[in-house]
Amino acid sequence: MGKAYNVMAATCPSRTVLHRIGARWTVFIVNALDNRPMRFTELKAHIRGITPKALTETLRAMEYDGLISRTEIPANPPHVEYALTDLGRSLLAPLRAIREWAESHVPDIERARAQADAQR
Amino acid sequence: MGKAYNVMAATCPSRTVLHRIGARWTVFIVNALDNRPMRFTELKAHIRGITPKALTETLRAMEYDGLISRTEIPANPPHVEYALTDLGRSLLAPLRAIREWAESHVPDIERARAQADAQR
DNA sequence: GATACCGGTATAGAATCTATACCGTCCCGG
DNA sequence: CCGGGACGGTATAGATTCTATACCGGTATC
Repeated sequence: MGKAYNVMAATCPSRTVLHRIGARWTVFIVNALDNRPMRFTELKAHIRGITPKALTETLRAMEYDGLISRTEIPANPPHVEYALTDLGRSLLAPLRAIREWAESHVPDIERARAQADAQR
Repeated sequence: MGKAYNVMAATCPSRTVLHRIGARWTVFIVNALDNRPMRFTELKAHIRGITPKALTETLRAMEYDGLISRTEIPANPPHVEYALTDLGRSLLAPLRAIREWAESHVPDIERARAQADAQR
C-alpha cells in the first residue's frame, strides 16, 4: 500500500495540515502545554511577545483541529484551561525537536549570516 | 551549564531561527533536497503550487542562513544547483518528521474539523 | 532567425500578523 | 456600595507577507 497523502501535491489535504502546524505560534503553544494545562493569561506570559489576538486565533484554530481542548472551569473564580489532546500530544515530539534545533543552532546560523554579510 | 537559548523569551535569537525554519516553504525545500541537489525549475515542479517569487525568496533566505548552497554550473548549457549544506542536512530529520506527521494525521484532523463544524 | 528553456523580476492585490487600546465579568478590600 | 485588579478576551489600524500573473534576458536548438 502506497502513501495516501503527499505534501508536495498542490491540492493534497496534508498541505492544509502542514500549514496549520507550521503556523507562526503553534510550535510555541504545543511546547508550552508540554507539562501541564495552562490558562490563557499563563500562556500569554509564558510565550513572551505573543499578542492576545494571535494567541486567541492560534488557540481557536488548534481547538478546531483537535490539537488542544478548551475547558471552562466553573470554580470560584471561574477560569479557562487549555490542554493538549492525544492528537496534540503526538505533535509534541516533532515540535520539540524543531524547538531544540532552533535553540541549539543559533551560533551556526549567526555565523552563516555574518559570513554572507561579509561577502558583500 | 544551563540552556543558552530559549525560544520562549521574546528577544532570544533562537526566535529568528525558529521563524526562518518555520517559514511557509522551508519544510518543502528541505524535504525536496533530501536525496539530491536540484535546479530552480526542478524544485518549482516538485513543490507544486509554489510561485517563482516565493521559491526565490525562500532559497535566498535559506542560503543566507547557511542551510543550502547555490552553485552556478558553467556547463553547456549553464545551470544552477541548490543543495543542502551540512547544517541544512541536520534539519532533515526534524522537518521530515513534521512532514510525516502532516501526511499521516490528515484523517484525524479532518475528523476533528468535521466534529467541530457539526457542533455549531 | 524563430522558438524554447532556464532562472529568475515586477507589480498589484489579498491574506496575515503586530501593536495598541479597550471591554465585560467576576472577585476582593475597604 | 464602590474602586481596583485579574481574567479572557475584542476592535481597529497599520505593517508585513504571500499569491497570482505577467514579463524578461541569456543561452541553445531548430
